[in-house]
Amino acid sequence: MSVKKCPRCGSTSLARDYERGEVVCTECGYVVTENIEDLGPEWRAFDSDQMASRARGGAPTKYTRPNKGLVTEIDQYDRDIRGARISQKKIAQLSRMRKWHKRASIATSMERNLAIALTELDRISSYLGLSNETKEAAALLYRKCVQKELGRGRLIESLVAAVIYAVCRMQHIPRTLDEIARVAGIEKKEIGRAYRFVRRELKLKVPLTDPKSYVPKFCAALKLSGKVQEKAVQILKKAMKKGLVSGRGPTGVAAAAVYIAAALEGERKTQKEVADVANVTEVTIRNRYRELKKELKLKVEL
DNA sequence: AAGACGAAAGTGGTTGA
DNA sequence: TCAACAACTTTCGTCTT
Repeated sequence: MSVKKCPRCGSTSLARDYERGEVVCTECGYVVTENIEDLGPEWRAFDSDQMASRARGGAPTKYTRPNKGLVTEIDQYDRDIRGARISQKKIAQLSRMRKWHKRASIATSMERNLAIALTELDRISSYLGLSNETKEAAALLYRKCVQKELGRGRLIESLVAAVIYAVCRMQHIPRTLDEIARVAGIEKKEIGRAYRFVRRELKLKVPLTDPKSYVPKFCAALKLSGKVQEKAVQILKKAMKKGLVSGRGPTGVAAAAVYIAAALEGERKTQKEVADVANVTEVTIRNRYRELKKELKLKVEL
């Protein structure tokens, strides 16, 4: 797939322009290949630890805003440069030109927007270890947003992040706003705002985050057995029936359940260990743990 | 010495007037 | 837009293993 020589002038000095996805001959300017394929990482990761240790790459490419705020427009005073009236024929022509000029600009700026957005989406998805399926769903949702002209006056990146967050929640993929904010390089607050906006405008029905979906993630991070995992889910099911889940942070509830389950199965972890992987404090775990213990009458021997 | 526990004060976000 | 509010965090002192 890689081209060594320029097919037009035969020169071997080819330069890659990653920002535009082109390989260009520096002698004659011939574009040798367009759309360099992103082959993805050349390594494979078999679990999230490896993912974390092998993933690399510099700072995200920051694209400037499309068209840098410069737009051309054909004014609507049907006069010539001296201010004299012009013929009906010319007026009609100008009107058509205006129309098409506008359409063409919109079309290309949308394309550019999408190109940037999809690149960003790709980057964030791979950092979050999302499946292709999830990524596709996010891309589709993003297109809908663009069609509805959401995201005006908003950073493309925030909209992308918001869309990813929404899709993760809809597919029960445990990713917190914090995680996404970190890899996207956007403030949590900003993403949250964009997310709520998108959800409202598109009337998305996003289920409440189920603490159960965090259990496998936490157990894996703590290297706990499947038994613990089952137990934790079991605890959470009971907890939900007792209404101990609503209003509380799902990660905190899940963390407490995992903590209890581990203790019950004799694979005890300290509160701190669990707290760290769940990104909550020990205090929160204790509070949830206390509630769970009381309401479910669990006896946890220490 | 380390972990567990809980009280009290502080913080950021949501909600309802 | 502002104030009340709940959840969560930080900090710190005490108890248990």
